[in-house]
Amino acid sequence: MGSMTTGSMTTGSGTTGSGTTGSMTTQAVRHDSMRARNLAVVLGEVRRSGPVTRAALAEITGLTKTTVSKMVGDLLEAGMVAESAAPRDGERGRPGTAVSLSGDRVAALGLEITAGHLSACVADLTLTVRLRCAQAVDNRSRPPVETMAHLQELAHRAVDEARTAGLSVVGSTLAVPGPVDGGLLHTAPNLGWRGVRAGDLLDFPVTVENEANLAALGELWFGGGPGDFLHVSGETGIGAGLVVGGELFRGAHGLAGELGHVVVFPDGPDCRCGGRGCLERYAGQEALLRASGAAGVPELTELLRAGEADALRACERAGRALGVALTSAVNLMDPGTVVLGGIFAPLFEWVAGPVREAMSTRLAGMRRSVPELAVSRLGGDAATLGGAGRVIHRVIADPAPHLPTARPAVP
Amino acid sequence: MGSMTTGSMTTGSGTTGSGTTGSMTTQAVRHDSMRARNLAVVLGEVRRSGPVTRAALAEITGLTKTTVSKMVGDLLEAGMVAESAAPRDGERGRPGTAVSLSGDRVAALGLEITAGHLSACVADLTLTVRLRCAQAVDNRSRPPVETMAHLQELAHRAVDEARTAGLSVVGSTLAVPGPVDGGLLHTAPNLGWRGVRAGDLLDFPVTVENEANLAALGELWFGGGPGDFLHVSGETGIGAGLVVGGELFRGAHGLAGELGHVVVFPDGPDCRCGGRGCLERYAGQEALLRASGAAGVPELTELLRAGEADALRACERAGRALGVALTSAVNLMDPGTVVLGGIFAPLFEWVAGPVREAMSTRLAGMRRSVPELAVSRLGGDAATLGGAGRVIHRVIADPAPHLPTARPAVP
DNA sequence: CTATTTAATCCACATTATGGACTTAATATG
DNA sequence: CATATTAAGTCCATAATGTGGATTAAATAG
Repeated sequence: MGSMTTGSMTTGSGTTGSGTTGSMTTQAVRHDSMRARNLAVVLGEVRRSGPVTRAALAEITGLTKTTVSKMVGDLLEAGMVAESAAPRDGERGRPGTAVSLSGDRVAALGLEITAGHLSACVADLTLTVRLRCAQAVDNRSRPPVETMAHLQELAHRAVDEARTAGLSVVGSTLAVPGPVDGGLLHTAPNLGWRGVRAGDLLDFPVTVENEANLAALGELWFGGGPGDFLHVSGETGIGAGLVVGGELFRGAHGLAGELGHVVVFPDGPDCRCGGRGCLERYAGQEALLRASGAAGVPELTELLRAGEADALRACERAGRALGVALTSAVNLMDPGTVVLGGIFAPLFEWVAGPVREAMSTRLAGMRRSVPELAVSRLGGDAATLGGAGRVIHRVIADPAPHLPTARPAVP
Repeated sequence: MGSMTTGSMTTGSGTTGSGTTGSMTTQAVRHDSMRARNLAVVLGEVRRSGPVTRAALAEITGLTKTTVSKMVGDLLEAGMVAESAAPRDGERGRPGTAVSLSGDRVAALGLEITAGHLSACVADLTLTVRLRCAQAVDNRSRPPVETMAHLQELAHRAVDEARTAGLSVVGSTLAVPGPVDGGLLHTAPNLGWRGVRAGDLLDFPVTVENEANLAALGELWFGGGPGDFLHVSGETGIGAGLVVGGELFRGAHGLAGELGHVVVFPDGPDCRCGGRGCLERYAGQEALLRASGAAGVPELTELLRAGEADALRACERAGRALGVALTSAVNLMDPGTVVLGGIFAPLFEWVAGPVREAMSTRLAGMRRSVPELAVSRLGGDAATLGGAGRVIHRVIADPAPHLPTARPAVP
């Protein structure tokens, strides 16, 4: 049984809660942090510009060739970049050796718990998915400890397998179906969990984050879309993750994006949240299935394809409600694009019309352009991928601690 | 006639549009930027910790006393901090000389255009308002050029006066009643303006920004409230500015916070935005006055105090609608507090009840705590103050360019 | 008056980036 | 084929900045 002690992912509890972007005192800069920052600049540019020569990197970053060379040397040693043949066509002068991100060493683990599944994936530094596994289990019927133990086993297997491929898993993220603040899963109705510190139930460090938020990040990094969008990811509940300028917006307590309880009809039917007429009552999975008479989303799409009137009407109604809620969301958060994921991805064909209709009539007067409406290209893996991607992105944003020469964190 | 050439606020056009927080390539760090950053750290700590000795600064920031001393020396020379008697009570050892922010040199200009007023204010580095002036003018009846010429005159007078007080105005911000993206005022219904680059019509550099956003920042810096809140600032329209972790959230195009067009009743009355049942139709100034029969907000408050049934009903209705819209806003953006400003400040007493009622019944089920509801303590000056504060905050966040030894920006 | 304590400054040193010289490896040209 | 040209990458002396410990300064305690 492999312990997760590869790389800097040491055994131990420690839930790193992704807190608010508080106005923390900007830390003083010393020589080593200057170096760390420039390393990040170089590595970030390598990622952005594909295979680049050291000379080009110097040009782009404004650093000198000397500095860049030293950094690239360190990054090579750390296995984070690799040299490749320089792509050149008949230019004069000494050819440069290009460097690009290497997926051969650093990797990250993404985990997810949903009502019916446990899943894990491992992505390398190039954001290539190296491993994916999922198990169908009914997590509703068992206590958190049991589910987490099961997940831990799955995670260890994934890490072991990654290691046999030469990969070093440097961190992990767990996606859970509910609002998370400071590592605490406040409530997960689908699981029947309440106030669980899921991270503390694992024997390796993990960041716990809301599934909707991670799905949005997955869409950002693996969906190849734009850098500004609102990602709607509904299953039983309806969540949304907002990405602006490549950054996730979490709000004051990390609870932002509760699209499912945006008010659509103030006097509508009661909702489990205590309110009335929330979006979830019109476009949530339960509402959709009940109105259409289908047992699950796959059956619903079948009915839709067959032209079943009830199913079509249900989607039409859900789409209209979603359009109204999204109108409010766009007015408040101003996303560049709206991406429909979760159960709305397979239903896109049938809900997109009413959503677009509602949004364009209601928004056109106030803004130059109504946000585009797009489908998520990622399946149910969006959140798992986002979780792994989050770790990778942190490494790229601050590679220094992962260098072979890194100080052993002695305070 | 004084030209605005004090400090680094040189004559010239150049509208610095406050663009998106794009994923710009993080710039490389050199020795000088390391120094600049540490200067900011020291100055920021001086602001945060009131009068502090150099020794204490070293302790807090983690820099050495040597470094701190050098920095403080430079900041003293620049007139950004001042020495004061060390507050001590019977401790042993050599007493330190405390330094604190000095309001004697650096200042900023805040400007605002509303339908009925032009106003300006000057704040110093300690965020003390040194000057305030406003003129009642009907800006609806004249073209942008004329209004801007008038504003420019007002601004020059303010800067001159500041200079006679020994202040050097280092920047300015203009608040306008409409969405701004990249310096372009897209539309200002209250002024009858459309697609105006207001900054280009002034002979000094200015940043143009939405009134609601600046009002929120004014509340943040001058209202003494928390660092996470949604500030509602309605007049004719209803806008909102979200501050999270001391930072303004602007969305992808800077259009976030259009609370006025959040949908309250999807099938409600038509709105000028093209939609139906927008909040503005229930809680906008026009709707309130029409429903209550008052001619203006002052008269409305009188009627309310007198217990007029129509007026009370109008506020009740507006409050309920506002509560519904804010419920959606809280679900989506997760602010820590909701602050009511604009016309809702004088009406707070009458709208707060229904707003709280709606929010608490609708939100309690999903979150541990419902955001607090508070009144803005700032009057109509919030936006002007926020504008000046914005400039001051930039100076404190990066004081290096304002040092006497600053490089003359030769690229 | 002396010891103690803390603040602020001074000075030698470590770290990091710079800039120009140098080396290397390719193409162009005669 | 030999040589010039061009560009990539490395080397080395230098500059900028922060560090850490020693030193000086200014107060209280006994």
